[in-house]
Amino acid sequence: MHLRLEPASGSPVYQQIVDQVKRMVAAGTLRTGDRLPTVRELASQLIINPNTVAHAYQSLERDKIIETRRGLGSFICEPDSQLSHDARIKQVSDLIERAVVEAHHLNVSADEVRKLLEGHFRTLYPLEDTIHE
Amino acid sequence: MHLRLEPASGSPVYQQIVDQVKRMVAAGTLRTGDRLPTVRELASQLIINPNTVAHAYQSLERDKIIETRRGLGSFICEPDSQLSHDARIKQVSDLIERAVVEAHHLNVSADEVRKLLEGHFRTLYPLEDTIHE
Amino acid sequence: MHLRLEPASGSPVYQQIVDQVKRMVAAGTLRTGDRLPTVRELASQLIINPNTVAHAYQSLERDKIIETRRGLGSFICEPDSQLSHDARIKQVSDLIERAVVEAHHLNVSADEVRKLLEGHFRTLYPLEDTIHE
Amino acid sequence: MHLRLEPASGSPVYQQIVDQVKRMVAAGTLRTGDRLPTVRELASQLIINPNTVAHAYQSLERDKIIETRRGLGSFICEPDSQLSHDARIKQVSDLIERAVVEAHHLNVSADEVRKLLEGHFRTLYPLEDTIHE
DNA sequence: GTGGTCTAGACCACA
DNA sequence: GTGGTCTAGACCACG
Repeated sequence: MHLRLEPASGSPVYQQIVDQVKRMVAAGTLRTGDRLPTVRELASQLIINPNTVAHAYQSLERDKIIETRRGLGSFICEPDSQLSHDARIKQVSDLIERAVVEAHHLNVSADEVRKLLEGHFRTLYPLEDTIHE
Repeated sequence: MHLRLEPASGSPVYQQIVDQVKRMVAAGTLRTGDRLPTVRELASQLIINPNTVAHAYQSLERDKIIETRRGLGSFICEPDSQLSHDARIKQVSDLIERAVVEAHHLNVSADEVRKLLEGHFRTLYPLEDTIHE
Repeated sequence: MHLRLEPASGSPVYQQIVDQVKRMVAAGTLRTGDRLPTVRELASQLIINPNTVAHAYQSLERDKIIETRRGLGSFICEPDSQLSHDARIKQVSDLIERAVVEAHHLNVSADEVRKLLEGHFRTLYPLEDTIHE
Repeated sequence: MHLRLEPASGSPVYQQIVDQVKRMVAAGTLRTGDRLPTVRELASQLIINPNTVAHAYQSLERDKIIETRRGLGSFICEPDSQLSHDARIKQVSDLIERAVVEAHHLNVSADEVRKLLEGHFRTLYPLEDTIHE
């Protein structure tokens, strides 16, 4: 597994790890049952404090993305969204709203936003036919 | 002007103020020239420290959402982003990406995301003919 | 890193810190990757409140002069202005205009101003052949 | 006399008045002996508080730009720079340095700065032959 | 009466 | 140990 940290990104290192793992799961690069590097492995690979990796893994475990088995390591687990449909929609909706509000203030047109959205869909689902309409 | 703080949200109070003001400006609830409550007014209304409100207002001023005139108060100003086109697109793109990844992870389909996007557009630009579809 | 405050200058302490750091970066005294003193270090060195230093550092971070990593400290970062070309030119132009008007008023000739300008260029870019003349 | 305030400029109103009067004196629009509008006239013209105009006039008087004669009004006075040559040069030099440092950070080239300088000279001395070699 | 600056000191998130 | 957030309260600049 290969992760890349961007120290300049402003977001905390542990969060970057969480996000990238989520993205890899979303993209299919990581699948159910895959084993993550150990805390120490990843820490030495990224040259960061093991506590930081541990923090990231705990966060992923709370979100039911991975499960940790003592003495074996951490593994991607079954997708299991315990949140209600409404709660999940709301979470995404809030993120979309934020993007739309920011686009408005930055004078980015609705069509440009749509293009960005489709672009990111294509990145996530490169094989699917996502042609819209 | 009415703001609501969610102490449980985890995001800093000053950020909540910033986000809500931005949303109101984008939605047209606040328009160019409108005066915000004074720092002290809003602070006593929300029962928070005036410095926290001041922090939020200064952040809004940096983003050219409001302009502040000593002795007079703070006012919504003309939209004018001095950022380059690329920088503006990137900022929106990052937010969209985050939403798309989260949507995938929460098992929210691309079409549902598109619907959410169009919904938020309609809220912001209710009169325009969005053509899309 | 050594900074000197001038209490009599009239300009806010945090602004003096910002200006001096910017000057050191421009002059090459501070380079990309260099670490600034911690907020608390600089505060105790200058005998001012840590919040004041934090204010200065946050201002420098907004201007992309430094980047700050929680738990690690603040570092000079790659120059990268996201402002549009016009906005950048205007900002410099305003400062030049102010200097020119003040020069006229203080009866400092155009040629003297040109010499001052070239002098400051030489300080910043001592190795380059400025061609000019 | 015609002044224009820019509420968005960030600089205090009284300072804008001071700067514009200085600029007009520098440009020759206002000459020794010319009478300024009364405090009340200018205040009602700019729709601002008379105290603000009075503050600006007091500042101009401190700098020996104008002199106020009870019952008669305020008049542009003889240029009389009491500051030493060095002090005057230093004042201009500081402003130029600030512009140069800012230009560096905004990635504005030395030649662009020179062009801006000559441009402002031309605005101030439109009739003189300021062609620089 | 506006907002701006600064101090003092508490508590939290992050590494 | 870093920096970030928030509170409390003083004093100043501005209108």
